[in-house]
Amino acid sequence: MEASRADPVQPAALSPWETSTIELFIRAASLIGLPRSVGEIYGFLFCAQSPQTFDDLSARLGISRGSVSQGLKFLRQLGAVKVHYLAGSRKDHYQPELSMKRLVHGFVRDQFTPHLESGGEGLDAISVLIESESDPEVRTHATQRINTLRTWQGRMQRLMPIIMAALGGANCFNKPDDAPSDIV
Amino acid sequence: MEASRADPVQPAALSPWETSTIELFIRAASLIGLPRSVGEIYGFLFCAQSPQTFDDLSARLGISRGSVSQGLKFLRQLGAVKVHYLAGSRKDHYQPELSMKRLVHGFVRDQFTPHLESGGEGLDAISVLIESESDPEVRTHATQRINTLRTWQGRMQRLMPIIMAALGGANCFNKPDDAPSDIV
DNA sequence: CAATTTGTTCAAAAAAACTTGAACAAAGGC
DNA sequence: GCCTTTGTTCAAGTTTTTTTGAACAAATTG
Repeated sequence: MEASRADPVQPAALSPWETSTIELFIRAASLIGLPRSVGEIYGFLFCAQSPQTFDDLSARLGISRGSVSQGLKFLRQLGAVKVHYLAGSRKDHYQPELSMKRLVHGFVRDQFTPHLESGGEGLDAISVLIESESDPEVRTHATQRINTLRTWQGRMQRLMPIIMAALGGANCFNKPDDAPSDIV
Repeated sequence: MEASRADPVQPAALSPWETSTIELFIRAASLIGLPRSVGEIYGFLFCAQSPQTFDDLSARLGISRGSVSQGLKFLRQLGAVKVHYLAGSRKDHYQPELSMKRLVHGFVRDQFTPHLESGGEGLDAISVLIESESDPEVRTHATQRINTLRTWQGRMQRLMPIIMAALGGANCFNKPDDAPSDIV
């Protein structure tokens, strides 16, 4: 009886701190070139006290099921959300990854490393093109420039492990006073 | 005479290695969220053997004067191009910054640090909102989450100097074998 | 096995980002 | 002062990205 009146909709509004936190994640997402919906989804899961379903996400955030599906797909691939299999339920329940190191690692692995590596092949291809320059002065100059790019590429590749180490558990880069918080 | 036929246009095509190198910079630009035109402009200057003018950029790349103006403005702000004042010429001549460290520093300074800092204020604002949550369990949980974000923020801020150090001149992170190339 | 629940896909609509070019300012040269 | 050269600005047009929602597949239930 009640059901026919109040059940169908009204997704229960987000509380102010949740709204602000989600906004923060939306900005962070756009900063690293991810769509708003991805920021919203991760932000909502980050705020939630318990694993949330697909429908929770669509209803409470007010975004389409299509966006939720795509956003979750992306976040799962990155390792930024994990599926929590709950006993008596057919629905999937989603939880946020809270370890910054794992989040960064997934992002770097999926969004940077591939480009860095294909970039190396690109440089080889350009070196070949330079061979067939007629003017030797041009060849010399071009070769210098490509060597610069190779240096840059090598530094980037060496940088990634350093970043991961700096985010890792106890190590020489982390101030030891790691604050009261979730684990991370 | 000749002038009236061949002078006005025909911007002298880019050589194959230049085209490929510029494409590489276009991809790199979009990877870090910058528009194509910015990648083209920096890429062209990177390839050039001598400082280039505003008009060279517009003509050889075939992009509008508006795009060149905006792109150069952005790149100058970042410190990615430098103006080279040439004796007898009213035109500005542009050169690329070739030091990776300076390039990264400018980018981080302009595109990241401001967001990181405003993020800190954002967290303070959220903490205030959490105060006015009625349920104490929710308050506890929310506070934990915000503490997690503070930890993340602190790590990011400590990461930046580490990255700069890793790119710097001689130091414990750089393999010493820095390859024959432009200085960088 | 028909009906329901759960989630994915993808073409079309909407929104955001980028580029263009014409109007405008600034600074020199004549 | 007037004309030219050099570069900037910004509204309008174009392109790219993101979101939507309806059609579809897969799995489960009764």
